[in-house]
Amino acid sequence: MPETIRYSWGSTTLGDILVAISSTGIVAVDFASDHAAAERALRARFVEADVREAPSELADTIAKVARVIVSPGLDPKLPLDLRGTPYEVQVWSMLRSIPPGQTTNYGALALQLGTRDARDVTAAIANNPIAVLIPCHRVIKKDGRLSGYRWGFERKRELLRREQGSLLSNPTGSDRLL
DNA sequence: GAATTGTCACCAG
DNA sequence: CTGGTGACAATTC
Repeated sequence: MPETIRYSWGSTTLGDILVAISSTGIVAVDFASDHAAAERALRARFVEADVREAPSELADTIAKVARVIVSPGLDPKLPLDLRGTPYEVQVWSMLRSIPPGQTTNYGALALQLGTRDARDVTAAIANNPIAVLIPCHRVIKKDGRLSGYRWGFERKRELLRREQGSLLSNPTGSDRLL
């Protein structure tokens, strides 16, 4: 019996988001301007599953996700259904423990994981299917500059600006982000 | 600044 | 199993 994946759309100041859940929790949060393409990607990821749109059931979840994006910092404690290699799951869990407004770098995460290669971390983060709730935007390069971002530089910069701005942490006054 | 290499989980063949 | 690949980092021109 195929499992059921339900999804729906919401809009934020950073663009439209697609949220998809399984019976366990959230499996995907995606920024996308092209709804049709995003839905195709979702179905491609869960070919075995019954993927259907369910706006009313997801309204509450989407509202919470949108709130995290608009006012970063609060942890909505939404249930996540992490799907990936054990390594990826480990990385994602670590990301979720990063406090808002704080940034870390790939090397430090790698060290905690016991590997020495920062690229393992980047690979895992790049595979992160759940935008914002897994704060991959809080991971930047070791020299303090932004690294790439799956959902676009602009969004990453904006997310960081909101978090750091709301925490009033601008020690040097220099704009090190970019 | 740019080029070079370390290093390792993952994926395609 | 083998070879290629990285949202990186440290070193070396």
